[in-house]
This record gives sequence, C-alpha cells and structure tokens, in this order.
Amino acid sequence: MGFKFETVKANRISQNIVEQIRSAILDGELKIGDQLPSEKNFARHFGVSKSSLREAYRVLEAFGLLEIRQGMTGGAFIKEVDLTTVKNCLVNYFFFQNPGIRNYTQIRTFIEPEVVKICAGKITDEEIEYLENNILAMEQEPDGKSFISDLDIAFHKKLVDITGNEIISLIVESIQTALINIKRIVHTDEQFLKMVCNDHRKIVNALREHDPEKASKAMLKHINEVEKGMLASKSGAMIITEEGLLMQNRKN
Amino acid sequence: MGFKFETVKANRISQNIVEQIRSAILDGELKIGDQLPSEKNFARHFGVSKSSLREAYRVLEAFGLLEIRQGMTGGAFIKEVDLTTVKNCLVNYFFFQNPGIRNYTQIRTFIEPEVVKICAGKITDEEIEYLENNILAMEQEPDGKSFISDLDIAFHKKLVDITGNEIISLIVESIQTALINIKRIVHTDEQFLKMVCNDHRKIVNALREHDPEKASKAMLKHINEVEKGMLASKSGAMIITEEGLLMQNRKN
DNA sequence: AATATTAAAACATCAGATGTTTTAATATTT
DNA sequence: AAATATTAAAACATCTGATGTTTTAATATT
Repeated sequence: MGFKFETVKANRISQNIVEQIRSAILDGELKIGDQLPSEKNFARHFGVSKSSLREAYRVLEAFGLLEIRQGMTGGAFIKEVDLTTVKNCLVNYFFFQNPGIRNYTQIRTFIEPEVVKICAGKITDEEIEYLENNILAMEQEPDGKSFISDLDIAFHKKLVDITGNEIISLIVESIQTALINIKRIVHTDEQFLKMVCNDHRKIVNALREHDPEKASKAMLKHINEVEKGMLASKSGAMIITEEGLLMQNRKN
Repeated sequence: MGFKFETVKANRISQNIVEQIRSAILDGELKIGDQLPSEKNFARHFGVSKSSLREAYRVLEAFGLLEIRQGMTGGAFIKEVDLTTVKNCLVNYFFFQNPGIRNYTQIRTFIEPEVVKICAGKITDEEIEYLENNILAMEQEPDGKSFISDLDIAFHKKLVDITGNEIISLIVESIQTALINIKRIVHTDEQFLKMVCNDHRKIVNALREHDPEKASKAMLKHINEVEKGMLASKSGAMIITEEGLLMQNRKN
C-alpha cells in the first residue's frame, strides 16, 4: 500500500491547553487585554495540576500571545503578538536553512526596488531629512563595525515603513536581521563602506526628485553591489560562498 | 529629559535557561540531533528544580528547536526548526495585524511575477504536467469550498519551489496561509472559480513557451483579478474591505 | 497630607512522589 | 534456533503541597 501514516504526537496536557487557548484567541473569543483565570483556578477548571497549566502558559508566552505578570494585580493577559517574536522565530528558521547570499539578494531585488518606487511618489521632506542624516552618520563613522549595521538596517527599514505595508516591513526587516549574522562576520573595509554610502545617497537623490524609475534602478544596483562585496570578502573563521556560510554546525 | 526606559524583564529561571540553550544552538555549540542531559541531571547541573527546567524545555519545544521523547531511549534532542512552526508564528502575528487585502496583493505583485519569470527559464515537462493536472482537478471540482484553496495553494507553491529559493517559498506560502483565513469566508462563486482556472492556464501556457514576460504579465493580471474578486464578494458574518477583515476581535 | 507598614493576591520555585512510555534485556515457548 | 512473551530500567508526564517573591491596595503612622 502506498500509504504513509504520520506519527501521532502524544496527547500532552499542556499542549492540549495551549491549543484550546490559541483557538479561542484565533476564534475571537479571547481579545487583547483579556485576563485568564489565575493558575490555581484555571488548573482546577481544566482538572489538571498547576504544573501542567504553567507549562501551557509558558508556551503561549513564548508565542507572544500571553503576558504574565506577577504581583497582586498580576495574572495572564492576552497580548498582541509583536514583531520581535516573529523575527526571532524567523531567525531560528533561517539559521538551519542557512540560505545562500544569492537567495537573500534575489528576494531583495524583487521587493526593495518596488518599495522605493512607491516611496518616490509619497516621500516627505521630513523623511528625506531622516535618510540624509542616516547617511551622514554612516559617513562619519570611522571604522564601522556593528554601528554600521544598525544604520544600514535603519535606512532600509525607513524606506519600507514609508510604504505603510506592514507585511513588507516584516519581510524586509526579517531578511535584514538574518543578514546581520553574515554581515557581522564580513570584514567591511573602507571601500565597502564608501560604496554603501554612495549608493544610499543616489537612492535618496532620486527620491528627492520623486523619480520612481531612477530610485528603483539605484536600489537594484545597490543590492547587487552589496552581494558582490560580501562574496568578495573573506573571514578567518568562516567561509562565505554563494551557497551560504560554511559553519561547523551545518546539518552535515 | 527625553529618555525613555524600557521595563526590565524579570529574571525568570526558565527564560534564562531558554536563552542559554538557544544561544548555544545559534553559536554552533549544539548541533542537530544532539541530546541534552535528562531533566534530572540538567536541573541539578543548573542548580534549579525540575519544574523550571521543564518549562524551559517546553518553550524550546514550542520554538521548534527541541524534540522531546518519552521512554527509555527518550530525552531532549536538538531539532531543525520546521516550516510549520514558522507559519504558525506568522499566522499568530497576521491575526492581530490583520493586514488589508491590498497589502497582500501588493507584496504578491512584487514577488510572484518575478517568480514565474525564473520558472519560464527552467521549468521541466514534468512540472508543467503537474500544474496542468492541478488545473484539471480544479475545473472538475463542482462547487469548490475548501478543496479549491488547497489546489490553489499547491499551484502557487509549486511555482515558487521551482525557483529553489527557500526564503521565497516561506514568504509566499505564509502569505497564502494567511490569505486562507480570508478566502475561507469569501463566497467563491462559479465565475470566480472559472476566472482562477483561466488565469492559471494562461500562466502555464506561457511557461510552456518559456516566455518570461508573458508569464509574468499573466501572473500579475491574475493576482489583481483575485483581489478584485475578493473585494467584490460579501460575507454574512464579516465584512471584507481593502483595509482588512472587520471582525469582533479587532484591536479597537 | 505624606509616608511607612501591613496584608493579600498571584506568580515563581522547589522537593518529592507516582504514573506512563519506550526499549533493551531476559525468559519462555514453539 | 527462532519467535514470542515477560521484565526491568531509563526518561518523560503529572500531581501534590509547601515556601518564596512581587506587586499593589488598604491601613497605620508620622
């Protein structure tokens, strides 16, 4: 027979409770700010021990769905999942997938040129000023290191935020976060830094002229330049290839 | 003073352990398949109670980083984070963000036309056959419902898988999964279904001719048509707008 | 009125007991 | 000897109940 049965996972009490509460949230029965019963009462309600309920609470907290506070007015409260939770999750995933730099570049070339096209049509003077200050800060940084990464991320984040599309923000930010792990290792020399600043400036110039095509082309060129720069650089501890980082802890 | 201090999180034992183990994984000290000490031994090693360690294990398990098995040869094993974990996380996030259909369409129009361009250059006869069978199955489905969704997802998933870029796969699949929540509500009438099948067929035809531009244009048109169709339809329980689903449990 | 103390609610942690699952080793049967 | 059944042990799963800590509201004191 061609059937293949999946292993049925054990019926763990805590997991059962997690699913019940998560479903209640996704079904709209529990709203943001709602307080769940105290450990003691809820455990009695489910007919389980406090330990089991606590394990369920911990998991829901890890999902970002619950906030647990101590003290007299404390308890478990339904919470809106925040971006940090999702990004951590994506970082965990990308770590094992260890996608090649090519893959990151490819998805960036799909999204970010389009993003700046949108920006060109609606960017404000204030936002342009923000971006210019960002570039200035980067230029004045003597020998970059981690601070450069922060500025670089802030630059690209600002652009996606202008679009007002939170899905795009999430995706681009997550990719940036994942790329940090690679950039952190790359020896960013003076030349690389200069290139980034020049590219950013060209993008901002195009945006000031509200020229979508020009901005788009500048962004596309920038993304490809960054890839080229990263592939060219070498690190003592790790080897960077098109396929990904070669690290000790790769799966095989 | 313009400072704003963030609340410092309580030093919870379980969380401390979670972070230590997660760091060890991300630093490459723990590899896939590695077994952690038994609850008893590890708790003693950390100098904490079994309960605290168990809560940490539960959280790591929820992150998809750990697999915990019972029995004589059981224990806690480092695991590769799987797609399901990430998608669940994204579903939690999107639920509260409740992005508008516009936002989904926008990111899709950035990615999927480019995806089929790549496909046009490398698609095989086998893959074309798969796509055609998918369309046939959809056409034979009398009055769609949920089965249609599965076929629709499979169609788009196949295309991104052909690119071989796992980041793009993750993004597109997650968006599809999030869209299900909306599509499930939409009354997919005969006309809508026919439109989808026609569009899919045009895309496959272009792919068979290995014509990137034609495929790209067909995909772009398809995505916009789907949005139009969804905005046009109404549901009794919920109201679908460009801004998102109006549900009882929206934050305000 | 401002400050200090106290009490209570709720989570945090611990310790130890008992149950369940899984597998390896052993004993039994054919 | 091979197949089957039994047993033992390791490790997780769950429960119980005690004690500590945090936070805030109520109360007492200055």
